[in-house]
Amino acid sequence: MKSLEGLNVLVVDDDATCLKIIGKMLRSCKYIECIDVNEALNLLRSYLKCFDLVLTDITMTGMKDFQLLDCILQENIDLPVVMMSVDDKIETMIKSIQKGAYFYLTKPLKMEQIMTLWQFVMVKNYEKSIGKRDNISQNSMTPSLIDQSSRKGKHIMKTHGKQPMKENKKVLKEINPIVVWDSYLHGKFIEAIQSIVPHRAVPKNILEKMNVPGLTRENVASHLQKFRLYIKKRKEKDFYRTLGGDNHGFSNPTQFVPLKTPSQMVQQIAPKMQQKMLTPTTKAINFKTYYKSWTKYQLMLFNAHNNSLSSIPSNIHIESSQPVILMNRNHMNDENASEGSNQSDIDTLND
DNA sequence: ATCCGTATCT
DNA sequence: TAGATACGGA
Repeated sequence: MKSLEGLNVLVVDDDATCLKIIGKMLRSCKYIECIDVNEALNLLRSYLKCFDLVLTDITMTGMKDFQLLDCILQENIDLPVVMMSVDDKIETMIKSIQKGAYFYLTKPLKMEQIMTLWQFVMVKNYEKSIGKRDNISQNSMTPSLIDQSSRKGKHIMKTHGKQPMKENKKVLKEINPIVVWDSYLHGKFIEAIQSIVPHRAVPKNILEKMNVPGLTRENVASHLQKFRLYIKKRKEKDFYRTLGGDNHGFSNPTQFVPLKTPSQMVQQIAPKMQQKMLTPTTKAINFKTYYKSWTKYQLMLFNAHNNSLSSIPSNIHIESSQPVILMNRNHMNDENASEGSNQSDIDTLND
């Protein structure tokens, strides 16, 4: 994250004019404006991955001061929060920082202030990687140091490819930094994958395309593994086709903003689904398939109730003329599914 | 020797 | 959970 460009900022303010102004200032960002605290929270809960930073006013009509910040911290939403307010009292600023905000800006915001925002994303990412590393070394404090050396007699600590390094003392264990895949890095990752012919989308090639200084093939491989897992899960969950453009669930969340509450969606979807489940073509399919699809359906309802909209984004459209069971058979039959799975996963990216 | 995919670890 | 690491095998 070297500049403002590509930064995903959620701006929350109950003043529409303010939002507009800030939005203009943020024009080189992928920013989302938001007037309502609860809506902001829902966005964060469902699409945390889509944001790098939250910029919010302290006071919102009908809300307690700092309410959004409090909620974000309470729910462990791992994003840097920058507060803003017309209030320029030093106590208010201190209170913000003490509560856990990363910075405090007094309104009206100036462009140069906006231009500093990217730094807080870096700070957050740095903290994340440090935090993780600390946990690890804490857990493996004294005893496991011995454990590790006697662990398997194989490679003790192979150093990774590059890294010229001076090698002052041999005992100095080289600890590789944790890479945090923020939306910027993930964006480059996606971009790379899409620019490569699917069957060549392997760690080495992706790494090369990304061209990020310090990033290793192992980093990419690890992320790729998680990403494929994510795609697979989503494919199973979707089970219906999404009509909108494929955004991998990571890009601009505006196209996901719910038009209906989850319960409304369920009410809308459920009758259609029930109808499908009882339709003659459905009955013709063997019981095993029918049963599997029924359990999926139950699961879907459950998720819709419990996970807010995360399992059924509003842009997923159920085509009423489309036989639901038929669509599912492809990925429900485990028997013939185990062929070139990674290939087909990648393929879905280009849909 | 390189590197991919999967499993496992933290 | 996310990212790192281990390792078998192509």
